[in-house]
Amino acid sequence: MKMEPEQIASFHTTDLHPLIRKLENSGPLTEHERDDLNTLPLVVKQVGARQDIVREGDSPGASFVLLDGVACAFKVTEDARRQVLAFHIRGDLPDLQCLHLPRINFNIGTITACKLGFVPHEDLRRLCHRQPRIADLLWRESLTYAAIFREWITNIGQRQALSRAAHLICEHIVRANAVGLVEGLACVFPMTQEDLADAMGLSVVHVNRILQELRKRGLIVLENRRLLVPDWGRLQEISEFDPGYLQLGCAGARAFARLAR
Amino acid sequence: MKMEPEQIASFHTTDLHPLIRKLENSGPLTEHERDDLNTLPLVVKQVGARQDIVREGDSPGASFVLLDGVACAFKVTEDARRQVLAFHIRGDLPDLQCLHLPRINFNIGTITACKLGFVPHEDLRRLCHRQPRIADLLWRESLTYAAIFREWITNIGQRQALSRAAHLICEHIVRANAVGLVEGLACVFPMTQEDLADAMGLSVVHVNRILQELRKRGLIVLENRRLLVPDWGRLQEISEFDPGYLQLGCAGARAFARLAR
DNA sequence: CGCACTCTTGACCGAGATCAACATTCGTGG
DNA sequence: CCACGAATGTTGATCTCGGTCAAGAGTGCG
Repeated sequence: MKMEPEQIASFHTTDLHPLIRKLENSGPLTEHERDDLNTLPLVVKQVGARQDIVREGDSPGASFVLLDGVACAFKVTEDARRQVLAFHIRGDLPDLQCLHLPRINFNIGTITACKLGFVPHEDLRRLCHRQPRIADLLWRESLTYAAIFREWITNIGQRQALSRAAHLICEHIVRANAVGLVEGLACVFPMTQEDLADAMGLSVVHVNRILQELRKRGLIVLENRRLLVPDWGRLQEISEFDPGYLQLGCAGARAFARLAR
Repeated sequence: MKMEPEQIASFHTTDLHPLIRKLENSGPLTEHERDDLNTLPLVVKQVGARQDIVREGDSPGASFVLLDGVACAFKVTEDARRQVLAFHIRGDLPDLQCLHLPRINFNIGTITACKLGFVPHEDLRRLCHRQPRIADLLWRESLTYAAIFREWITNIGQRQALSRAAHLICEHIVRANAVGLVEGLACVFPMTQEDLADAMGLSVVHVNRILQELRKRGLIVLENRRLLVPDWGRLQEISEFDPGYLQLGCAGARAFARLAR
């Protein structure tokens, strides 16, 4: 990863470091912690749609914050089947894990064009040792991902297709809402039916039929890569969605539920 | 890190805190770190088979090391279907996550009788702030669980029943081997077919048939709650099992593969 | 304008679910 | 130590959810 000084400098003068915004979602930071976070170098990089960011087996020297766009993590089995493990949106740290695990064992690719902010592991590790509370917050972040993975296991293992799709949609819109991407019960939803199929362990054809069913029941409006949820209550009900696992606190589903009324 | 036989033997001396043994699997600790770990209080507790240890919604004040026995983490859906999320063996820290997440959102129950060693969060958190490298190792531990969850998503989402079962078995025996629970290619395997079904998102009946198929092909011997793997190569092949995600280093599958030859 | 990607629809198929017995093992109290 | 009831494992019959295949319809982009 190359460090371009002008990008780093320009960033400092204007905005807050994106990690500050991220970590303050779980609680306020001290002035000292914020200052220290602001010293972290950040290299911004644009990536086009449908590009790989990280490949299985890589050992990157920096992790990235997703600043804009939608990406996904996935694995590919030997017989070339793809399992999508997570959809990532603004504020996510999709490869935070490689801060402590030597090799990454999944792929990360973009769905839309994305803006990424890379932070070198060296700096991040030093910061974590200086500021144990920041380490705790990042640790907490990776625990939250683990909780999401557990939820996906349950979703794929136990729920039938309709609830499974509804659950995926609920999770996405609540997470999008938490980072300000939802307006009027709607958000950008650029995943193709193939992406959704690979995320849910279903075939594309079946996903198509399930989405039509959800549309017919008036639970979702999905067109032009935009998702609208006209009836949050019923969607949540058939999906058995319980937002606790997302660890969003007051930015969470209660916030979304309030909107939906 | 080298795992000389005599080193392994020394880890088993009784006066060491079990967390020392656990963390030294990823690399040696300094004398100071070991001493500090040894100051951690440890409350040992016995639990019978098929008992709950932690329930969804709990906020325990201590996390535990599984000192002996087999346990599992699971979720229960609204329609009372159970998804097993992980099988836990000696050395595992099944609820480490609640060190940083306020509520636990899954259940942990025993399969066999278990011996647990509880460590209060307060002490653990203070230790992590004093010894950032120990924090890193525990963090790494939770990242490893996340990697296992990702593997399970892929297993359940993409593989068909036979490979899925084979994969589960491969993972178990390699993990068991890493903590010295495998002898002569065999280990204790106390999970019922119902446990396995709930772990793989299959019905009990189908699991039964799949296990018979694996037996018929000479890939496993499974009787009296014991598992033997007569043909590691072929089992690994049909399961597409690649042990990298377990982060076991030289205690990992290469060790097991060596045994199997 | 044309090609590639995405979505949609229909026909058919099959892996795995469900239901229902029955067999075997195990734990427990008498 | 045995008996008996509850788990657990096994087998067969039948059904169904979701997969596969194939073809066509939009849609968007170079």
